[in-house]
Amino acid sequence: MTLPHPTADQISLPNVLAVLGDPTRLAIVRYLASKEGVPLNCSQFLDLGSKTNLSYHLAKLREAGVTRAEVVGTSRLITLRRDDLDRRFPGLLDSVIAAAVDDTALPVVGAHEIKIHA
Amino acid sequence: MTLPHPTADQISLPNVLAVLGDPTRLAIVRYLASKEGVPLNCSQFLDLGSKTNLSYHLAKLREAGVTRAEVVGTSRLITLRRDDLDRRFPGLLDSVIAAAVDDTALPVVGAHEIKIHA
DNA sequence: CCAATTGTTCAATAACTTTTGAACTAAGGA
DNA sequence: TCCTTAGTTCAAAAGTTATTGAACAATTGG
Repeated sequence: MTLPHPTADQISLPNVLAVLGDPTRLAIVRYLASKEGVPLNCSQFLDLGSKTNLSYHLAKLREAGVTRAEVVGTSRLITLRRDDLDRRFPGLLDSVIAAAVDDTALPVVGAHEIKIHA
Repeated sequence: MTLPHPTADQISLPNVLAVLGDPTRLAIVRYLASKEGVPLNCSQFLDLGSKTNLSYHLAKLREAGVTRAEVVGTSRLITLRRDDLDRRFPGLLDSVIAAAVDDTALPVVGAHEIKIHA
């Protein structure tokens, strides 16, 4: 079982921008970028919305070619398609992520974590 | 008479991305970038849609902080807000424009121009 | 096998966006 | 002043996107 992904050359600029132009999805991408290398599953994003709603937003990101989802057991391991995005749109992902990191208006993944402070 | 523009710090990343995530508006931005320095008025974009429709798209771009419109007589002189965008989101506009330049699927301003070829 | 976990699909609804045409305003030139 | 040019506003229609809950499917652990 694999999920449908566009090929690198099917990734469309307006579509990528439109898909990133949503606070929930931008928060997902920002979190993926902050954990780059670590594949995350959908439940890690539950702070951002209901299970159903995340399924919807994660499908949008995948169908636009922003993320890759690998099926492993009952989980989907989600990663950024940095390689393909950098090839198609050099510098775009980095500048979006850098701007998103500074965006205090975006929802936060892990907002309920226990903070340990010195 | 002046038109409402957001201040630089009111420009929102998701909103800018959403507004750029439309082929007509991306074509407008691409054309503005290709003529940077030269202020253009709305009628120069009539290839991309009806007068009313352009008024709508140009208002979206202005309200998102992507463009600036200066009222001069009955015209609005439209320019990219490159200074503010570069300050708020370094590298973003350049990477979007570079990608848009390569995007053959976008509509073209001046598609009906007479081409002189050697 | 049974139950729990992980995530999808479906249909409904609500909310927004795009596009259109007709009517309008405001400035500039004859 | 009257006409033209440049662009806006408004309301309607069409289309799209986001959110929800209930039902479903597939895998894993006991």
